[in-house]
Amino acid sequence: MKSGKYKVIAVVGPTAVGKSALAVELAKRFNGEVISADSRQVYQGLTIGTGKITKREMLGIPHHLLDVASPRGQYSVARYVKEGHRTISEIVRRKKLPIVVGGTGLYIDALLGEMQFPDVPPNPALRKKLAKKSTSELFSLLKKLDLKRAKTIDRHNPRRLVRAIEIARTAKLTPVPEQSSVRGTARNLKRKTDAKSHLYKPLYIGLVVPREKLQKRIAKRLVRRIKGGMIAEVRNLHTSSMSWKRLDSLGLEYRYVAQHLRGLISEKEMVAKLQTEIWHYAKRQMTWFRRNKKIKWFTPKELLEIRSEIIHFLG
RNA sequence: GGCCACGUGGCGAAGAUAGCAACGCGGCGGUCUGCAAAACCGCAAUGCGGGGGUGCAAAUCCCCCCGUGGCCU
Repeated sequence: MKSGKYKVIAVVGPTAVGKSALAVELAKRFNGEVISADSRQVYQGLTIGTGKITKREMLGIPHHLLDVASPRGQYSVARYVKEGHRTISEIVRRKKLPIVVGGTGLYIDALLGEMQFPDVPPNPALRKKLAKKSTSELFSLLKKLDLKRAKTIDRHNPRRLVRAIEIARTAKLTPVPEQSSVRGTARNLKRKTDAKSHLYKPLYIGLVVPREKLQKRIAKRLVRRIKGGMIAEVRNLHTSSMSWKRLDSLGLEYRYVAQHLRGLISEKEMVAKLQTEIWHYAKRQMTWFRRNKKIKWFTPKELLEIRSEIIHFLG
């Protein structure tokens, strides 16, 4: 098959809705393999805190892109896309159905061609230097380098500013022909996106449950994780040379359990904080997914509807 | 019973010398060009315990009442 519009199922939705279980279910039914799309589950050793699916729960279905990186290094969307493409083509070669499942909307969109990034790798030295600057300093620096980008960027967000400067600087250093210019205007990006999106033909299945219910699920899951040894997991990570700073940057359970271990908050405060933070996270996820109009939404109970949607999709 | 302190949006908490009621949390919405469980932005808020008084003007000053906390007999 030359151009190959590989059919791919994507299961999306907020944390704790039951995506993993559904994915396994669908994989069994449709002869599929699962590709995780989770920016934290890619790391080895982040297991209980990330709610990584267990061997048992996999029910024999192969799962990919879990535990593929050391938590001491920094993973990235770019790397995810690369590994994701490779994984999908392997699955297709095995005549199986690729099922992408996860809550990291950015990873999913990037992998399935909804968005595309300029080919500028991170520059740690530059980032370290820029980290010392204030937000407004970063913004005026960007204005000098790339006025166009400066006009659309969120000028308060240091992380974005640093990356934009990184891109603009590289573009300056290695001038490229206008067409393939890396300082992507919205138009440039759009064009690339269109080209990429022909790689796959995705069917987006979105999972939702009512607010209250999701909050309850989050609370219950949190208790389960604590009983399951989450605190010890974080303690061990720190003892085996993961800095508090690094744990903090991983967010949620790793951030707040670490704060508890450092004695900054009590266990009670930790649980309360996590509950609201995880809820906030779930809301952010929904905000992200809402933008993708291709997603067809279901509740976890509507398994039959989901199946027939897929049957129809697979033709 | 007496004395003192306090009573500001759902919660916490600023508001010397009276002049459009900060801020934090929570709530809701949103952004997204290689850290995305991250980083960032916006919105709303039946709110100055109640009643009088003095001021052009009172959350801010005076009086009374109610409530809460503390101390005293």
